[in-house]
Amino acid sequence: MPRQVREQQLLDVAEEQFALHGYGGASIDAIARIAGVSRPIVYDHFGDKEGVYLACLRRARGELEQMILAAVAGASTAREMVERGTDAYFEFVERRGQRWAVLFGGVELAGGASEEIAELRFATVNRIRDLIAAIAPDADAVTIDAYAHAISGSSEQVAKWWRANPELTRKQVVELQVSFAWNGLSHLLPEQHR
Amino acid sequence: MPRQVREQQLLDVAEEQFALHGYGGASIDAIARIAGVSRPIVYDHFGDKEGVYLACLRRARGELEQMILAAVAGASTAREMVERGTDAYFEFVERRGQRWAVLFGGVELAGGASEEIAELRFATVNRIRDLIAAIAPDADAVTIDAYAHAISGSSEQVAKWWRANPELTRKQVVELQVSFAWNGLSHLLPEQHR
DNA sequence: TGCGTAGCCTTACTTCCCGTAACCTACGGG
DNA sequence: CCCGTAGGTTACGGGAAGTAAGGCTACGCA
Repeated sequence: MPRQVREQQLLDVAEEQFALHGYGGASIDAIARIAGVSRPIVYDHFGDKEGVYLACLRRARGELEQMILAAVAGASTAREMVERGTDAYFEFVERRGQRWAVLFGGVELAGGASEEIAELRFATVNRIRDLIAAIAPDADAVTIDAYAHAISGSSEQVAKWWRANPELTRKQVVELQVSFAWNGLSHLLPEQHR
Repeated sequence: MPRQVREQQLLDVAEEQFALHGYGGASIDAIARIAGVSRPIVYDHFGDKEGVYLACLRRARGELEQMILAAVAGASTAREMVERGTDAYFEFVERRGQRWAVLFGGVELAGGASEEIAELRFATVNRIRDLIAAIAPDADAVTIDAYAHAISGSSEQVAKWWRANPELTRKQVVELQVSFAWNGLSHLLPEQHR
């Protein structure tokens, strides 16, 4: 089998294995066996296990990037840009769920305890949801849920950004996050709370 | 050494090892050796490696939860609640960076390729930043950066939430995410774009 | 005071999987 | 006909997870 074809085939198999079993749980042996070859072939193509994973990530990243850029290109207003870009992102999530999961889905631990791990990580969301529900009694449950996740996710990512830019003070970072989250949230709130 | 003391000591060591080397890179042997015991002690306390990791997560989660709830308890307005809760979160990030990293920081791959992995995961942020910069030319770079991360993080988390609730349509999810992100973003924009 | 028992700990073993070395086979060109 | 290259295999070494069996110490209890 020609090298490039083999490579794509191996990436397909590897992507599925990473999505199913996580990084640690996926074995090079299984990837090779499913692809119908022996292990050294995989090492020959990608160097080592991290190389396999990186190759999956690069392919997924390229496809996502392309979809978003193509969608945004046709926009004429800022609002439309946000709408189209967001739609493209979620189209990728919908149509390439497995690929998205490898890119973002915390593929590290897919073992038996993965649901407890997810629960521990997302427990903040439940608190946020309770708080939103308390101050926005008229909003429907699904919206509150979505907003709670959005706020939690933005905090997490901003925290990662802060740790990569430690010269910023906590006060600065908190103000940025609060202003973003508050504005995002505000249209849910009844007048007297805005 | 009494069981409970040993347990906390092992968790301290394990937390550091997970933060430094990632889940796969941390070895039970190293954790045990640094703690001054042999491996079966660790297994006796936590069952298996996932058990060690889960115990770290539970402890970190408990502390974060407590800090946020304590901070929010004293708030009298919705706005103050958001401010205090956010500040408590980032205080945890600041003072317990290692603990936060184990909880949220993608502890899976801390090997040599970790910075490329991070870059591939966060590449969306750069696109978002460019788009924001194009429509909000007066905003300063740090703010744009923070908002780009916030939007990216919220999308990611909302996508995870969608995958856990697949009965929602893509249209619904996109509308929720757009409304949140747009409102969060809008006060950066010049009048003609709002 | 002597004995059993429970808690804390260790050595030694098995198994699994990553990564590598050495070798094999088919095939096209000089 | 020979040879080099591409695609592939078997076989090995090493490191780490998880387990089995047993040792040491201290303490309660007759």
